[in-house]
Amino acid sequence: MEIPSSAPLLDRETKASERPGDHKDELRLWLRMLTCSTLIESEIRTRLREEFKTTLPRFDLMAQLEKSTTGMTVGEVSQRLMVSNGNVTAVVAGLLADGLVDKRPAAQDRRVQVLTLTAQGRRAFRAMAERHEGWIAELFAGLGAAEIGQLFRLLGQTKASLHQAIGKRQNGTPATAGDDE
Amino acid sequence: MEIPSSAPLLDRETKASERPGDHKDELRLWLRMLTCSTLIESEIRTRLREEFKTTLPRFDLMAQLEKSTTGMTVGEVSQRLMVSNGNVTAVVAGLLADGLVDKRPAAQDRRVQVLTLTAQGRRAFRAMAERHEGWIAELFAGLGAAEIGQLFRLLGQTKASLHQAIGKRQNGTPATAGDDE
DNA sequence: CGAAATCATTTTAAGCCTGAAATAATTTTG
DNA sequence: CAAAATTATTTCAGGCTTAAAATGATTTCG
Repeated sequence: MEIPSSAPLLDRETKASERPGDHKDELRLWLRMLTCSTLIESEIRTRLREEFKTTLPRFDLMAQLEKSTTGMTVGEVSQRLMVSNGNVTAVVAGLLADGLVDKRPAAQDRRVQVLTLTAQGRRAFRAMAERHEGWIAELFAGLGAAEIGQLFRLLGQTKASLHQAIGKRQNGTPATAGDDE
Repeated sequence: MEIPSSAPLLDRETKASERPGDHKDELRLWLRMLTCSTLIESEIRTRLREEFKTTLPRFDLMAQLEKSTTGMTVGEVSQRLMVSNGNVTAVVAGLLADGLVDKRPAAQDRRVQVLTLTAQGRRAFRAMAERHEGWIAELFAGLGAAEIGQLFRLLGQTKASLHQAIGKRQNGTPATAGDDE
């Protein structure tokens, strides 16, 4: 089984990145990123349930409202959290029932519903947010400050690459709490 | 309201990492990672739906089975995908109905159900997997080979940190396809 | 003005996902 | 050997999520 003389010189012992049409490195990177996200997410879910008897979607939604003094519309929240409008409607329904969120039509435009945290909701969220920040720090404790910075920077490039590839068709930003810009 | 003279000298103009009890950097890192994961995931979901009329959970499950020549049990798949057993049962039900997966009790231990791809399932998966790899490459096209490697390494450290913090209570690895080790 | 287009939200139908309880099979051990 | 413990899976109730259709309100523009 001879290698034809016209074959590229790197049929064996070649770096993956040099194989044309091969994208195994990107795939492995994505799988590893997904593993990390999934591990973090499910750990946070578990702790929110055990310690506060609540869920991540509720926490995320409250986090968005907490950052806004004037309240947010359903559409704004849905863009921020990168979920559908219908989903926001559904999650808000639960928070309304628990008295954590208030919903009322806007004065100027009665199509839009303005969502705000109630006083109770604000209290509840702040207690959770403090613990949440600690949990995240704990999970990343194995990384030094320099590594955290480097990772943050590389993920910034990744985010730019994604927006480039997706073509800005979708917008909206993160979930869970706060922005990352 | 005077600052006591014993106060640390860095009450203002201090790096976040120097503020004791402050973990905003870790939080921002997590939010950025989550943004990236969510963007990739929902783009892949959309394309799987539009191009193959299927869903990510089904694709993920088939990806696991495709890697195993001898088949996998429900429990193995659930560990790999980091989802509950009940979830695997439910997703498998759909794949069974579509003739993509086969399920039969193991000969030696009749508690376990062995899952395998059917010939049709294997064909369908391979077509999807090829496209999938291309999509991922496209999404990461803004990163060079060195950056991909660096990111992969840092996420490896992150993964180790997570396992450390979570205490190996849970195990299991990634989702979507293949391993990242 | 008023019809048409646009926009924000809700509803609907279907599927995913979880933790906990139930079921069924195997292994351990007194 | 048989009761008890363990293990694998399924069932269940409840909540999340989506895309698409429906509803209701506002804006555009003929």
